[in-house]
Amino acid sequence: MEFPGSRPTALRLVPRGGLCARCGVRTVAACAALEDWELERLEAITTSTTFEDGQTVFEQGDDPRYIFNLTEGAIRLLKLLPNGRRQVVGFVFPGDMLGLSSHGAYTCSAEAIGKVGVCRFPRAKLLSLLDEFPNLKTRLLDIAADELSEAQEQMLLLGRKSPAEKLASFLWRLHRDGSRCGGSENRIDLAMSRTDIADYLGLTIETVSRTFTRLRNDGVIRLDGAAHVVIEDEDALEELAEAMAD
Amino acid sequence: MEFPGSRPTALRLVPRGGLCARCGVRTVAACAALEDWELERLEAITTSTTFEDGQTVFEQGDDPRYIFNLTEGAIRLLKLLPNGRRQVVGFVFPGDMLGLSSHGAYTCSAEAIGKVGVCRFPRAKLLSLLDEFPNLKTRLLDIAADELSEAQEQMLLLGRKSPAEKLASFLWRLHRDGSRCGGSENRIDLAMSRTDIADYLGLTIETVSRTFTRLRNDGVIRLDGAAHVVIEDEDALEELAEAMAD
DNA sequence: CGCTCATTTGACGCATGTCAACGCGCGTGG
DNA sequence: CCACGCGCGTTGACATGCGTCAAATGAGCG
Repeated sequence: MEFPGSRPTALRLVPRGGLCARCGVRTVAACAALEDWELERLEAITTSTTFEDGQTVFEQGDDPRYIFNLTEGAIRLLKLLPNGRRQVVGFVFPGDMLGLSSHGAYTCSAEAIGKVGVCRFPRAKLLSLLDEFPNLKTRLLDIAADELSEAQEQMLLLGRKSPAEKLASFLWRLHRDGSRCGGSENRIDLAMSRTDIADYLGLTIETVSRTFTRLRNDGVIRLDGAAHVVIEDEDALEELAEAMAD
Repeated sequence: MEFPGSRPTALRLVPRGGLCARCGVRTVAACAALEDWELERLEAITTSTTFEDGQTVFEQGDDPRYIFNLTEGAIRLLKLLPNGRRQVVGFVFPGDMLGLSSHGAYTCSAEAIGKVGVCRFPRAKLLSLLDEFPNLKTRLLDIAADELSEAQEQMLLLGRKSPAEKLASFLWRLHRDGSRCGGSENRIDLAMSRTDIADYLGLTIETVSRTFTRLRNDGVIRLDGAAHVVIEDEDALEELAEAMAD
């Protein structure tokens, strides 16, 4: 798969006619379910915005005024606990929706990882568009079901996997999702820090670091700087990660 | 809240006119979004079934032919790993939907806890009803968003909470959801075994047991047999459970 | 070229898992 | 009705893997 628009060289998302039609994530995002004329209606309520590294897109508990679609960069979704304890509940990549909340409040916070570009839809307006475009509502239901499935997979990871299995699963998923998450072929470009990975996998950064080293020593991966992973033994990585039920 | 129909004394769900209208979970389930005439259409594709303790309602990976609505009893949703490792990804109580899967396969298995009664809808037929009843589709979207929010909360629990906080959070949620999950006032009736609780919280049964004992010794709860918990110090339980972000 | 911060590595302790024995409630059968 | 046995839950002793604290290394950037 190729997502030309998700690279830095993509057309800038400026607010003018054709915005959506020329959007790089057009074919993967929720809007893929829309006809051209529907897209124009959506475009009318869309604002494109950017965020700098570390900036907050929205905060847990806030009134969910907007729903977003990530067009460029990466975002971490997280929840906080006292003691500075953090749990990253997901990473968002180009084409993914975020901000689909339930009861009048964002259920987690969203922070930019590096420079980020998003499409922003006023929640109320998007929801009323849903009544006009049943396809879009169906698409959102599909997306929600997918995210639920991923969430269950993550619960299995957090509750029952060893650190090595956790890290292998994480890398395997990034590899599987391919270039959208950075990297190509057997190369994975990690947008997030060791701290983010640790808080995603329910580990400490030290354990994450040691586990990277262990996978390297076992010949499963190679590290080309901390942010670039090359998969050396795809079968071994899959076995560690996918350890499926008997 | 009262759910008279969810008690064993409820009207039997036999396939005859009025089935849904007289259903005990009518007001909480997804069908709450439906008009009477819509309900009749739904009823036409509904089959009511029962399962005995431990029976499998559906298995992870199976073709998701049916979507279910639990009317009576409780169900555990789980995923398996080699070594007999298990992760319970959720408990289902009367009024909840299950089997809303994504890509052509159930994402987890569902097993009856005790005797269980369900409404069963052929997936394809229910999905086509969705196109006729936009309200129902919206309701399912809301349900999916709620479940996603709960899933994120559970990731926080699994990744970053101590055993005492995990158990307190679990009890607090059951308490909050009230009689639907068993129990009343400050009494919680646990439908599930220590093994199920352990596999839900990412702990061993020994740690769960010791943590129950510790909460009892600290005067937070009282145990009336293993399956009945009485909350003695509601504030203490909430503080342990809700430990919200600063 | 040197500073700063992220990452890695090392030493150590403790919380939780593991292994094992015990108790108790419940169902069954005499 | 009582005795027995089985399975679940509890408690105890011990081990170990991961977290904690601390220092070293190295990459990125001015």
